[in-house]
Amino acid sequence: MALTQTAETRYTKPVLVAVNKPFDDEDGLQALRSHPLFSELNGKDLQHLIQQSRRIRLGHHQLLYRQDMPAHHFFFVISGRLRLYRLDSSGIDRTLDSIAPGDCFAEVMIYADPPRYACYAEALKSSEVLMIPVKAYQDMLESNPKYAQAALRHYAKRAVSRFHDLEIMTVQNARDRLIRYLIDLLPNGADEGGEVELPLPKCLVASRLAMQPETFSRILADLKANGLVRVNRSRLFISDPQRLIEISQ
Amino acid sequence: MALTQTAETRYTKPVLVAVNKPFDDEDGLQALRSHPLFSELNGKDLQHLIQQSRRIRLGHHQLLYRQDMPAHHFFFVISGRLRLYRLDSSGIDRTLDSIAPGDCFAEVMIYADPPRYACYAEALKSSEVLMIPVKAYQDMLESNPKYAQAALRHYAKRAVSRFHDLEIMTVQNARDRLIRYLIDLLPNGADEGGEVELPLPKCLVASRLAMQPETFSRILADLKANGLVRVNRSRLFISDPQRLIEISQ
DNA sequence: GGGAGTAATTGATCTAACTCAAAGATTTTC
DNA sequence: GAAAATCTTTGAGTTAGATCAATTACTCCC
Repeated sequence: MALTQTAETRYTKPVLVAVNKPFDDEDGLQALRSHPLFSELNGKDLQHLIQQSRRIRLGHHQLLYRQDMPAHHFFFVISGRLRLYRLDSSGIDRTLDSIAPGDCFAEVMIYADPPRYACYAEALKSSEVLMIPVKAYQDMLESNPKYAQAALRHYAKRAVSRFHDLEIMTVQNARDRLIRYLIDLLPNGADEGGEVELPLPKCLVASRLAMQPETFSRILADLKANGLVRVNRSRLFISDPQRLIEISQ
Repeated sequence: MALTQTAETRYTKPVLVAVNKPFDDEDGLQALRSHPLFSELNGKDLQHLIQQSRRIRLGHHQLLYRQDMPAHHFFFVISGRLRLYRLDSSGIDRTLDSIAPGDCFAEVMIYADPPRYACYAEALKSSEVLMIPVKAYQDMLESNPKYAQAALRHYAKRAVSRFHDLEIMTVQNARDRLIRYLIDLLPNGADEGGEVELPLPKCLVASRLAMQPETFSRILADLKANGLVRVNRSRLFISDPQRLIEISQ
């Protein structure tokens, strides 16, 4: 019960408060334009959508929305980092995803019925997001078949990636779950090894992988001791991914 | 390694062999028409799509496709039941989903790039599926914006439901995972209790929930002993879902 | 309907991972 | 930049769930 209270009372700031700063910096716009959900939009439509959207600034640990709240908006991350999580009846906080700049989230709610957020979303550090009205995007999709095609591709990809997440979680032992998670973080084709940055604090990666922080720490210490990873804060160097995969039987 | 061999050698029958029986029975057509991916199609387009599709009959335990095979088709279940699973490097077989008549599967591969099946699909009993060419469906989507809208709704829903599956798997203890799984199987709004049919043999439900069959059996026996469920083969009667949720802290 | 194969249950052990606790390290805040 | 808060690590003890083993119950064939 302790954690429920924490989560429900810690965030006394009102949620969903916009800053009155237009979204017009070239970097941000460029990032938005390169997202599959927006890349096909013509200049006019994109402009129109942005006008109907609001820019939100979030402080460290600030809540953006709550699970079960009506979902009238979806979001694009301009800067910072967020995480999605759920609270179960006993108040245990379960991390489901982390979201980086350039990503969208809650966009699947566009077609949910009734549209309610399936989880909590909070900023992991100070962040800025673009809050896009579901209705506005939906209307635009209907106006142009090409837009719908792009959205389809995006949604299909999202479904595949969730399927893959599920696959990791059907792995029974904690070490192998962690190893698969790390392998997935490695850039594509980095068979010769590479560096990985944990997208969440270690204790939240643990929660994402359905294990305790202590277990996470011990497994990582063990991998380190066996020369399989080198650890520097939240940066991990994986010299031989193939060997890592092999030991995860 | 044992299980890999089993899975790879057990199915000596060639995969993806069609029966030359047209898909024209009224029941089957009706089921297809009521699926969101096809309900918007006009008679002519639906007919055209069916003509390009093939009807496949699968025997008990017969493999439909293998993980990593090029995905040129997706499938609609006419009768029977199938399951999706993956094999990891040590040959452990991990069940990811079960599919009932009226459902589609591998439909997310329509937009995957490259299009490869993400898992194995096998019949759990003798089944019939409609094998639909990805290309044919894709072409049709492009021809009519209304179709794309329907597909979008479907894909978004699928993504939400995978997200929810993932949520169950972040629950750390086996009993609570099983309880949540059962609650999800209950028809919507059956707060007063109801009957649930396990969509998979118990040993495969166990695999889906990342636990051993023995653990599954013991947990169920325990719930039974506490009067929380009554078990009759693969049918479970849940008299008080609320109480079940409460004990799953 | 009887036999082969598979699935489910139950018991006995063993171990991976959880829990509790306490000390360091890191990060955030004022 | 010091204090507060949070995160991480490590140790010791406990337990949930895995593993091994053996019996019983189904299911699907011929």
